[in-house]
Amino acid sequence: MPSNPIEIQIKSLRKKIEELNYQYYVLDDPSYPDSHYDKLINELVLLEQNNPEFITNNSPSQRVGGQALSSFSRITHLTPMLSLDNVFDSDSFNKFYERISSKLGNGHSLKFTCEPKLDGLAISCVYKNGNLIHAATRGDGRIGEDVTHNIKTISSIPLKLRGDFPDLLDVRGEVFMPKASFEKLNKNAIENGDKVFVNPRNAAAGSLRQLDPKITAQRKLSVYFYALGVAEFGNEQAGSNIAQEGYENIQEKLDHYLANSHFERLKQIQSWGLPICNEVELRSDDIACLEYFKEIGDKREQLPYEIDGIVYKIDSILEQKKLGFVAKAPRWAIAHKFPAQEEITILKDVDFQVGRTGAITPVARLEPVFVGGVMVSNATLHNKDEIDRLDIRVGDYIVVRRAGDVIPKIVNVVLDKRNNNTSPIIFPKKCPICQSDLEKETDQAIYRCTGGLICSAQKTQSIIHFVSRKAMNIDGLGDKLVEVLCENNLIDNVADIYQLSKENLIDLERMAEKSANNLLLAIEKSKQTSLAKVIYALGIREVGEVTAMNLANNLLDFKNIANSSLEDLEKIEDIGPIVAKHIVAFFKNKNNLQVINSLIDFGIYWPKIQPKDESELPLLNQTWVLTGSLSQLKRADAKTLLQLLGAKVSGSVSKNTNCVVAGESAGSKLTKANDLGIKVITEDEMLMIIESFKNVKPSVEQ
DNA sequence: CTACCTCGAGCTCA
DNA sequence: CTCGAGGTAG
Repeated sequence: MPSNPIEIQIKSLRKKIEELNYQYYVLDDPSYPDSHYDKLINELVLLEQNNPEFITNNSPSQRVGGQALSSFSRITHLTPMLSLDNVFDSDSFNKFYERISSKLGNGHSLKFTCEPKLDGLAISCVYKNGNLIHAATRGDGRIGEDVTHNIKTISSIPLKLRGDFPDLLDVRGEVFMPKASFEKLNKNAIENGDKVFVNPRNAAAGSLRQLDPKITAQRKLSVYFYALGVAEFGNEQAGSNIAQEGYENIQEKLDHYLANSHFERLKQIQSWGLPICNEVELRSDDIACLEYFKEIGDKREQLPYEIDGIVYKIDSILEQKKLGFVAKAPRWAIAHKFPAQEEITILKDVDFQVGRTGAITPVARLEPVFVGGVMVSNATLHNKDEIDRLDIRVGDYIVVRRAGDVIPKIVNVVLDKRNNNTSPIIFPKKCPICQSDLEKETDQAIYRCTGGLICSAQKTQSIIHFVSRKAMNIDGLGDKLVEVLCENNLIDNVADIYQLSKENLIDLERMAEKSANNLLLAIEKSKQTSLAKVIYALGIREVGEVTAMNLANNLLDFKNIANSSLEDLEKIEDIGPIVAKHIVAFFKNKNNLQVINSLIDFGIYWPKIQPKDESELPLLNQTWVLTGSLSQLKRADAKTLLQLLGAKVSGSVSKNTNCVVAGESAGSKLTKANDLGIKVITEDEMLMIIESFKNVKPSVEQ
């Protein structure tokens, strides 16, 4: 116990503040006015300022925002953050229900936890021994951004857990800005002439991406937690990571620490001091779920936060485990989205864009319209067939929908409103840029410009592709600059980039000494690259990142690729007759060969790829067996990865088996492996092994 | 497809 | 202050 009276006072203040937070945010019971809370916080901040030796990093005083960061760092999630499958109508939900109910096949109706789907951003918070250690955004699901400094300013996020919490906890939730905070924020912004946010979601996202947490602290964000990532009690895992044990064992542990019910687990999460949405309910079957959807839909406007649908999750954790995962989403949950928002606007014009491959894409220019939380002014019309299907004319009133929250779609024309001022969309007969003829392959919808590189649009686009991040990765050379360089005839093909001089650049707008130097440096840096990137950068039709990688790894050498016959190419994974034809044609083209030669003359180089020898196959002569359902990889992918390391992947366990990888609900193979005393590892462990060998692969740099 | 944040650098005007 | 580039999110 602390003996210093000031320390005692500080600790008691913290305790009082935490208690108030808990009452307010978790129990939803504001027993004291805000002013009381503010008074306590001010008192604490003052005391800590005068006695800095007692400051801790989970003191509630941290909520006003500490030091600004200089950059975001990355955090690997303890277990991946998955996404959810969507349905947009009850029919699709019914199909989902039938699918899983037949899969579980136990005859009784399935219980679901129903939760409003908050429109914010997903975060993961990690607590060790009850203290908030860090918080991260979703990122790509595996690695997210460290936003701990901003998360700490959210008053509803406990810095310390209470109750019977796990020693290690990774809890997932949604950060959002309540409607009221959003309105207040924008009202202030208007008064101060600051910029206003277009919707609460973007305001929340923008606030979390702030380097200076003091700004975040002023934006009243909130959070509801909805899932457990990892929970460890003592040394034993009781979270969702259990893999290598039979059901009985899992059940035993669950009984001990965590409920076998998602709904009950949410209550447990709540009992640890983490706020849960109070609209969450347990429903007994599919019909009750749809009733819930209706009920929440009816009071959607009245809710203090924005939601975009309902999430149904199978309540039984054991049933969840039986169902497992598809790709990046669980099979046992689904998001039922509210109908996509639609608005009527006017089609002002249609532009025809020419892409890198000559594809002509009609782009609708719309009278800007606010739909689904953003201003939409452009939408793709895809191709001629789509224009015909919609029977759309310039000047028409059209319905724009933003479904799945991303790409706007022109749904139909409001024919009733069509007037005499409309004019038909004339699909061009010639390329709008270079006037070359267009061609269309039978049974394909896309028209293409036949101009090739004499078409300035194709030329520019192919250069933009060449310099892009996944290709040659020339930093600082963006779309706009490429266009300017092309317009000024400073470059005509991708090789010309490498003979740009400072004198060339410096006359351009917004391009002075410093920028020119930086660009030349970046160009120089890009010369060192890899074979796969060069192949990708060339922009051969149908050859994307993956195919380029396959070509590089299989044929090992540029000359091999350039001289391959159709037959050679078709032997490679994922390359069929069409792709092979494109590759052969590309390397037959004199012009292309000339550009490639120039590139090499200008000093583009890449490390030779060594054919794999035995020393690079750490699992050579080993036999591995996969069993149970894997959650992160498809079975076939796991097999390929192991084979790449030299292992033989067999279907059954025998005394010759070296290692068994057991996924969720592994069965007899696992039992047999245990009987024979064969090494058994989890999916995560396998991934770690694969990852570790990746790193020791002999380096082929320089 | 849009919105947002951050950064470096150029431009502009005092 | 403004712009473009780069990155993130849904």
